[in-house]
Amino acid sequence: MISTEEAIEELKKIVKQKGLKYTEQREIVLNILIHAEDHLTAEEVYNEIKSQDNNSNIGIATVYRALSFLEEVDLITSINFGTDGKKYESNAKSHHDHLICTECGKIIEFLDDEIEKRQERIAKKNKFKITSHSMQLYGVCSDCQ
Amino acid sequence: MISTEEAIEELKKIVKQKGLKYTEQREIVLNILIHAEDHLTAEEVYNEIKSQDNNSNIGIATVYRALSFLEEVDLITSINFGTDGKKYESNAKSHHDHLICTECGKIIEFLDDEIEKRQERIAKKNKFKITSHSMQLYGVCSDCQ
DNA sequence: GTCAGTGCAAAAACTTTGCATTTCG
DNA sequence: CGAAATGCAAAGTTTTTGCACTGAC
Repeated sequence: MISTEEAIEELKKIVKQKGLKYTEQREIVLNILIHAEDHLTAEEVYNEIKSQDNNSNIGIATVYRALSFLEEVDLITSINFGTDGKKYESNAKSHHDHLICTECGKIIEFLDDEIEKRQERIAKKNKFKITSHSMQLYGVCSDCQ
Repeated sequence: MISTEEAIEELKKIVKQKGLKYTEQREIVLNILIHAEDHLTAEEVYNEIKSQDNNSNIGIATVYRALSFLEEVDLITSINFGTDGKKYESNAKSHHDHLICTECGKIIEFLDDEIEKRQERIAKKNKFKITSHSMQLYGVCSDCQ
């Protein structure tokens, strides 16, 4: 779990390192994902920006470009939760996996150290450098059985 | 691991149960996914059909509809990542999880018994009755590092 | 001042839908 | 025959790109 300030600092550092430019738009996109309750699509990020600041004239293309950039530098991650398309989340959050009830939609977050360890081991064995992972267990919760 | 014939039988059964119709197109799509080495996009399935039978006049829309249908009845599964869009695989394969290279899109399948066991345990602890699960590890493969 | 980044609009890519026609049961 | 599914083309969506302009360094 990283604070907003730390994530923003990290972004500044990366941008500088690459000889690129720091822009408000990238910060806004990152900031929205850090504070989002949920995983957001590009369009949801765009709408969120518009709803936070009616006068913003940010373009959807900039949102897409910012998301691609932020994912490339590993500050955010995209995953897919099913049929909703690509969704993004900030990496500056404590990691967790999901138990999802297919009846009522309830989501329970959990973390299992042993699984995390074994994932690392599997990655190493396959010479993968893991950037993130996602795991969903689908089933029926106690209330719905 | 289920044989092609069993999967086709299963499809016939489901279709009958639902009072729907058995069509060659759905069978072709399912068959292609069963024999595919890789995970395929809708377009790749379409191209594969065309390349197997030049005279086929199947439409891309039918492929999309067949894929949605097969996923709905749980004969195939889709996963989505990176820039390649949604990819499908047959469920008539032994269960496995995925290591996905975010650079080149390569997918490595793996299975870890210990993880499977712990997933069961977590489900039990939360009084969930698991129906399925999916796990993806995202990272950079040895070729792309 | 330079050049990466932006906004806009247009293009490309991807997916779904409407409808006449065909096919399964 | 009647309903479901198909093929095609057209319409929607989503994402990327070209280009002139702006702003960070």
